[in-house]
Amino acid sequence: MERTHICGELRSTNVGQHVVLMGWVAKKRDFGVFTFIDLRDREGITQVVLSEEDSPEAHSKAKNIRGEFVIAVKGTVVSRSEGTHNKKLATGDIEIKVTELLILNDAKVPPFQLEVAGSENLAAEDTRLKHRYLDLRRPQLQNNIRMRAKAVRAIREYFDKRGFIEIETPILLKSTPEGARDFVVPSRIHTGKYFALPQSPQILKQITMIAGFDKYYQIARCFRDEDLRADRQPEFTQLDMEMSFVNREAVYREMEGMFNHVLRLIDIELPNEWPRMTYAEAMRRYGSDKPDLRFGMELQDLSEGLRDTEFAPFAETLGKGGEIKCIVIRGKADYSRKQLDELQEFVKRYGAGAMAWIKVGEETTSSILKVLGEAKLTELASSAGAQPGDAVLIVAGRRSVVAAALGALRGEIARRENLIDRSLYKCLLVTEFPMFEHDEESDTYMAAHHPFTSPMDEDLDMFKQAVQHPADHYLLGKVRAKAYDAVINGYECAGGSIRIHQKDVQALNFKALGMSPESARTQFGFFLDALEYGTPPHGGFAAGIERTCMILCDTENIRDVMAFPKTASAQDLMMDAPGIVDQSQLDELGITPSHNPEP
RNA sequence: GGAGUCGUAGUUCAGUUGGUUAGAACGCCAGCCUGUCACGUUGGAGGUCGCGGGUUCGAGUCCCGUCGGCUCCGCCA
Repeated sequence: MERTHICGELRSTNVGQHVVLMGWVAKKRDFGVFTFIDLRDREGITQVVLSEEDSPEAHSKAKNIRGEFVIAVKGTVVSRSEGTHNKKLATGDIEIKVTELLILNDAKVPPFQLEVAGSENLAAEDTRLKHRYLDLRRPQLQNNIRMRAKAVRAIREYFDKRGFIEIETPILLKSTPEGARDFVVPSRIHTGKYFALPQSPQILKQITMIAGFDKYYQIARCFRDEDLRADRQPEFTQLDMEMSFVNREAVYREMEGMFNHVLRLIDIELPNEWPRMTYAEAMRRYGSDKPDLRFGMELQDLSEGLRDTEFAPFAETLGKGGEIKCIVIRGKADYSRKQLDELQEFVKRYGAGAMAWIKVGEETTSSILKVLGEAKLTELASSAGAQPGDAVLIVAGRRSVVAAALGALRGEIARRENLIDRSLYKCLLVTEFPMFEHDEESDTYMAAHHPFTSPMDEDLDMFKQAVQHPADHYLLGKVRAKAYDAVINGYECAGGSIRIHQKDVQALNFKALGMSPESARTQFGFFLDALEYGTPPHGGFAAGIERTCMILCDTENIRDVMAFPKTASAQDLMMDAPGIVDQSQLDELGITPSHNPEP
């Protein structure tokens, strides 16, 4: 028997045709003298009918069939009789009158039900991850994985058309000190030495520019041995691109062009030129470097209005150069004490000491009513744009803490109160990221993007000043980089920069990062050498394939767009990885574990 | 590394102030059923209440520890 059609493609126009379908039994409905089977394959479901009268042999075989059996049916496409059409199925106008049935394979009773009404009734995720091959049969995941394939194809299409060359870079590289924790691979031939898996092909893609390829791209697997999140896995895929002889504008055009092309897969037309916002503005207005612009609720600054306050926590904050900011929640003056306490607990996770609130109404109430008085509170609330019926949530503290707390709170409230219009797709280029991040504990500066990012021309003198004069070191915190992110719906979908192509600036940067020339040479010697042989100005970006697919598939979980994801504790429950290896493998690699896992 | 939350039948869940035989739905097994598509119907099987310890006359329920899933903080150039 040879398959002639796919389940899900047959329509009334096919009535009368003799067909062979193959697939999995999604559902069986047994009526004694006849049996209905919903036959499922990757394209959909077709109802097949086995009747004792018409085909006794096939009908009796069907008695032994259960869910997820793999079967083949031969039969005729017939129109369903009046009143038995099923509008829920694309194939609901027809059914297959079966003449011959073949059981291609039986199946154990699945450990969970594939077909359940409503996603909230799905089996626990660990059960589904253990039997990922069954979970993947669900139409939802089938669609996501296929959308991902389409997205990757669209990306290749885009860059091929634009003259970019796809270049594969090695998976076995050398460990470099900065950035995420490396996954490490022992070398057998060089016992005691190790490869590292790429966190991203950063240096190699820059070298393709030095090598003269001009325009490079790659769908690159990346590995970072860090803790997981709903949108983060230890291995993930990036679209990685780089181009020579360009400025930021040229890279922006490619980012916009690529995402605009990909979003057309779901019939979304983003603007040709994306709105832009500097990092500083994003942090000030939204408390985030990846603001979700599908809703408002911007942060409002109350610092000026409280400049002369005697309320100790506020006065102290302002005295230390901190900020007092708030968000206004429309129509939520009816928040209960319990709800407000919960929100306070929420902001404390981000380092906020407390959360003050004002409920604006005929009678304004507030957690700080006694200390500030109603008149002052009314004035503050109105300066923040609050109207009667609104709630004002206030956080005071260090600038970074206020931004993190209120930025997160803004998102949390939008989710809780359903303020996000899910039909909207809001894109944004965030520009002028800081060059360095200050580490309080060690009082050192670390690369905010990566150590090859170019400072902005306007800040170059300040950069030199800061590196060359220890007393001005703090100025590093003010240096802006030619670094940028592409943000869609609050997700950082891509990030990139114009790179340093002059060896003296690169040397300064290593110095700024506290790296001696010797250690820079040990770590990046090959790259510094390469920079000296005629490096063109260049820049590019990398886009997270999974995050982009999450937007395409309208899901908030990265596992929904990966065929074989790992759990939050970085395990593969299906193959039970990581696992132990044979002692002889360890011997060969010269590895003696300092401790062994529990059996 | 830290916090929150969940863990009871194959699955999703209920299980009262600690009380005697731990329930429901779906699934599964067996039968009946000529138009279902969440088929119906009759009957049946199915439990290490995650694991370990403690309190108690008595623990699914309370306490401590531990393991696992998920989410978040730290981390993720």
